[in-house]
Amino acid sequence: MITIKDIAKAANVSEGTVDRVIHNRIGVSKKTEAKVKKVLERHNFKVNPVASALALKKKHQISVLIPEHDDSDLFWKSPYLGVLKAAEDVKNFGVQVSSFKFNQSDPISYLKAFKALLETKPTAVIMVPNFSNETKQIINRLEALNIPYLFLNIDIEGFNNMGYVGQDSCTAGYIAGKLLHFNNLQPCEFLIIQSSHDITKNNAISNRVKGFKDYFFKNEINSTPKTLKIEDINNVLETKEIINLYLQTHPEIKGVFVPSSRIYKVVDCIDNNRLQDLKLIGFDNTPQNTECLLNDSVSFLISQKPFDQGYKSVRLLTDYLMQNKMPKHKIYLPIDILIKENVKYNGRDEFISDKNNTVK
Amino acid sequence: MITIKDIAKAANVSEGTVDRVIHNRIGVSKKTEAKVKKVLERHNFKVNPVASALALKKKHQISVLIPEHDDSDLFWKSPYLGVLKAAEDVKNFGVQVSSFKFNQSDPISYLKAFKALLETKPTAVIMVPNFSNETKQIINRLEALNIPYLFLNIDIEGFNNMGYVGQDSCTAGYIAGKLLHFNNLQPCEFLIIQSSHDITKNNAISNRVKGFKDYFFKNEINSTPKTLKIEDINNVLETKEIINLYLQTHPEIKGVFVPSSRIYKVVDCIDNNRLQDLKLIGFDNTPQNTECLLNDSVSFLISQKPFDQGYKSVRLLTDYLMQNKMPKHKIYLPIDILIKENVKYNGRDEFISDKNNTVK
DNA sequence: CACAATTTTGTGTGCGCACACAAAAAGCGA
DNA sequence: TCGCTTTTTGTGTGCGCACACAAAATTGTG
Repeated sequence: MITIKDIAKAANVSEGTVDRVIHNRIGVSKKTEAKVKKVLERHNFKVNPVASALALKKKHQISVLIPEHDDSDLFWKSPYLGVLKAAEDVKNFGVQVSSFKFNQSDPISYLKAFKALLETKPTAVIMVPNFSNETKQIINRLEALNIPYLFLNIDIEGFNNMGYVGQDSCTAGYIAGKLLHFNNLQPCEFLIIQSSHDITKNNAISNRVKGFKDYFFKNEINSTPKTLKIEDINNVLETKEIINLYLQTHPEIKGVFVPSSRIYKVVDCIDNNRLQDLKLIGFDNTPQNTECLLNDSVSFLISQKPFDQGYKSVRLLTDYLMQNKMPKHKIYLPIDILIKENVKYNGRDEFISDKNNTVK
Repeated sequence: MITIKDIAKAANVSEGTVDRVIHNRIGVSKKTEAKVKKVLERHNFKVNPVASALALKKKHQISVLIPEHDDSDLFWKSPYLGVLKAAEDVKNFGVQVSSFKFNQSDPISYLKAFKALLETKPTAVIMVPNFSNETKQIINRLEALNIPYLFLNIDIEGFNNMGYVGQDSCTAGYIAGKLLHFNNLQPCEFLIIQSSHDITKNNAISNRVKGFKDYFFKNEINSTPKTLKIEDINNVLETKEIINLYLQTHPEIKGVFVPSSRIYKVVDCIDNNRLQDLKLIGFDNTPQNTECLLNDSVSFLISQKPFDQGYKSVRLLTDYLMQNKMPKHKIYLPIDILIKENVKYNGRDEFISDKNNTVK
C-alpha cells in the first residue's frame, strides 16, 4: 500500500504538495507538478478512499425524488429499499441520502416533494421524472442551481441529466413477445391489455408495447397483437366485463401481455376456465405478481430489478461525488426473465450480503 | 453520527473502556460493562467501519482456490474476475485476497495449489471443491489449522464449510426442461448430451440432469429425455459422428439439453440442417456460448452468475472477518435465463459500477 | 538593492477508531 | 496499616488523508 507520504518522499516534496497535485489545487509550480505527477504515475498511486472519507469533513447530500408506494402498488417499494440500503453503505463515506416521495397521479405532490427536497441543499439529485411539464420546471430549477441530476427508472430525452439507471423498455417488450410466442408453430393471436391511465404518462410502458409489436413485425409472424384499453383498472366489475367479453368473442387469443406491473389485477378479472388456456406475461415481481407466477396463472414476469435501480443509482452518484468518473450515461440493468421456479432466487429486496455491523 | 467519544462521555468512562466493552475485551468490571452497554444500546451505537478499517493494522488474508481457465473453457475466468473486483473493493478495509489456480482435470495440481495457498497463512479460505478425495485431505488440513472455509460454485455435503455460494443446480435443470418444453403440445422427445468426463467429477452437472428429468416426470409429460454420452468432447470428428448418427436415427428429438458450459462445442458438431429444427439449451454465457445465442443456434442459456459468485463470496467472508455475522449458510444466486435479446445486459464481468479512484 | 506582495512549499491537526502502555483503584497477606 | 500483586480504568499514538495555517522562495517595484 503506497501512501501520499511515500510519494512525497520519492518526489522530494512535502505531503501537502502531493495533496495539491492529486486534487488539482492551485499553488503548485508547473515544474513540481510535473515531477509529482510522474512519481504518482510511476507508483500507480490511488488515494485510499477509506482514509479520505474519514478525513473529509465536508458532507455530500444526495436527495431522491421517488413515487410513494401503497398496498395496491408495491412496485416503488423496491427502489426505495435499494436507496435505503445504499444510503447505509455510503453513510460512513460522508454521503447523506434523503428520500422524498410523491403521489404518482398527482403533479402537485410531485412539485411539493421537490420543494421539500430542495431544502436539503442537495449536492446531487436522483429523480423519477414522472410528469413531463412539471419535470421541466424542476429541471430548470436544478440547472439554475447547478445541481446535477440522474434519472431513475423513467428515461426521457431532451435534458442534461447526467445519466439514466433503469431498463431498456423496448427490448424488454420485444422479449415478452418472443417468450409468449416461443414454440407456437400454428397461427395464433395475442392481446395487449393496458390501462389508459398508464398510456398518458409513462413512456416506459409505450416502449414496451412498441417492442412487443416489433417482435411480431420483425420476425414476419402472421399475427399482429390486438390492444385492449381499460379506462379504470381499479374498477373491477367493469374491467371484468370488458376483458371477458373480448376474450369470449376472440377465442383465437392465446396469450396476454400486460405492459405494466398490474398483471395481477388482470388475472383477477379473467374467468377461470379461460385463464387456463392463456399464457400471460407481465412486468415486475411485486408480491402480488409473484403469487400469480407461483399459482401458475402467469407464465412469465420480466423484472426490471427495481431494488438494484435504487441501489445502483445511489452508488453511482456517490462514486461521482467522491471524485471518481461517471462510467457511462445509460446504465441498463439486466432484463430478468422470471418464472415460477426461479422467482425465489431473484429476491426483490436484497442485493449483496447484509453488512450488519452490529455490536455483539 | 455518534462516536466512541460521545459514548464515553455519556457513560462517564474513558474511551478505552468503551472500546473494551465494544470488543468484549477482558479487564472491565461487571458494573461498568453493564453501564456502558446500556449507553451503547440507548444510543444505538455502531462502529464506523471506515475509521475502524483505517485504524486496524492487523490484516486479514483470504485465499482462493479456483480452477484455471483457458481459451477452450472460459467459464472460470468470471469467478476469478469477480474475486479480483471484490479484492479491490475490500483492499482498503485491511483484507488481502490471493488466488491460487489449479488444473480442473489434475488432482495433483489441486493439492499443489493448496500447498502454495497455505503459505499465505490465510485467515479464511474460499475453494471450489473439485475432487472429492483430495478435498477431504485439504479440509482435514484446514480444520486442523482452524481455518474457516467457504465452498464456491460446487456444493458438496458432509463438511463443516461455513457456507456455499452458487446456484441451485437441480432447479436450474428443472427450468431448462420447462423452457425447452414450453408451448410444446404435441408429444416430442428431448436429448441430453453430456461428456463422461463431466459426469464423474462434477455433481452440479448431475444435479442439473436430475432436475431436467424431474420436470418431465413431475409434470407427467409423456416423454422421458434420452441421454447421449460423449467420451471425449474435444475429439470433434468422433463427437460429430456420434451426435449426428443419433439425431438422424431419432428424428423425434426436438430439443437438446447440454448440462455443462460446453454447448458451443455441441453446436459445432451438429449438422446445419438438423440444427435448424432443434431447440438447444445450455449453461453459462461464456463468449463462445453467447455467440451461439446471437446467431440463433442456441435458444436459451442459463447463467449461474459466475462473476457474482466470486465477488459475493469474497464480500461475504470479508463481512464475516470484520466481525459481522454470517447471513446464511447457502447463498443461492439467481438462475438467470438468457436469450439473444437480454444477454447483452447480463454482462459477465461487471457487478456494480466501477470505482476507479484514478487521479484526474 | 531593499522591501513588500505574491507565489510556492512545508507543517500541524483532526477525522473515529484500535491498541499499547501508563496510571489508578482494588484486593490481599502479613 | 503497609507493601505488594492483580484488576480496572485512562491516556497517547498512529492509521492515510484533507485542509488550515506557517514558512520559505520568488517576483515585482521604486
